[in-house]
Amino acid sequence: MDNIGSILADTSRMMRRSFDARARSIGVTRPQWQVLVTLRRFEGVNQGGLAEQLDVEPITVCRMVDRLQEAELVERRPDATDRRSWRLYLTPRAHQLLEQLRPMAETMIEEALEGIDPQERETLNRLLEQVRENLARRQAEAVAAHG
Amino acid sequence: MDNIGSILADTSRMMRRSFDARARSIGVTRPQWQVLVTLRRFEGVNQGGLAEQLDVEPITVCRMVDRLQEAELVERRPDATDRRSWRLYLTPRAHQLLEQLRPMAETMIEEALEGIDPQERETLNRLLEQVRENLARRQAEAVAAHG
DNA sequence: AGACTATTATATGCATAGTTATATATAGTC
DNA sequence: GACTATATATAACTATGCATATAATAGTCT
Repeated sequence: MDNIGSILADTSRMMRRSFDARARSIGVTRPQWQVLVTLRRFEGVNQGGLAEQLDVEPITVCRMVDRLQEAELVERRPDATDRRSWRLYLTPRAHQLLEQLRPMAETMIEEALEGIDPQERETLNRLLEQVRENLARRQAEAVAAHG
Repeated sequence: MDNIGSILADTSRMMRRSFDARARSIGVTRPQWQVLVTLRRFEGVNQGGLAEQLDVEPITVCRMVDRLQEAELVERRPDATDRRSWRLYLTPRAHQLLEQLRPMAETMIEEALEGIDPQERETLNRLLEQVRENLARRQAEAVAAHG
């Protein structure tokens, strides 16, 4: 009945909801969690670089970091060679928090994929990647044309 | 490399982006578009019912309708039997707008699924539905337990 | 080299969209 | 008629965007 666009949107929204609830139980929001996870991989990155990794606008990261700094989860340190730029670091408290969140994410994804065997998971992965690439290509073309 | 959760989130976000751009070119936002499409199916529904259809909180619909009413796309009419309730209707202008948006959605989805044959589309559909049902079941259990 | 210009990194302002918590008015029930 | 439930709305918050400002850096041209 529903088309793939609707089902994809539904499924994704429900997965976000599930993450939302789990993150909140630990005391952060899901987007904050996402920032912390990404920052763990790229500690020392500046706000623009983090924005690119997260695929949001720099201004969004700017204000996320405002709040995370306030919550003592992220630290802004001056860049030694560029006085415009901040270098971002996790606090010890953030590392501790991420340790609590990690098993939650794994459990949630396992629950979401219940009843889907490894081969089907591979297929799902491949098809979603194909869709993602199609959209990325179209977006790149649109930007090249008049962006 | 990426897990299914990330790819699903990525793909869904890119699809939202694509809808965002197309909707904006017509003069509405994607969430507003979603409201109008849903309202076309359920004209006369009240705000709570619309919220349930959209899977958002009633307060979110309340303020969406504020703006859509301001834009003369949605009309609030009093309910003859319940003075707390509003019944929601599309204006002629909204119907006209939806006619413009319909082919955009079809084109976008077709572009997103380029290179995926009908059988694979069926598979993708089925697997996403399975994930959705898994998440829905877990959510229902959580609500039953302490919601 | 110095001055002007362009680019880059961050931030402010204003808007939409979503949440939780709570208030208000109306309906329904015992 | 008092109590409870329901429909909508207000308040305060997070997250996101666009447009724009500010400050610092990089590039260019005489």
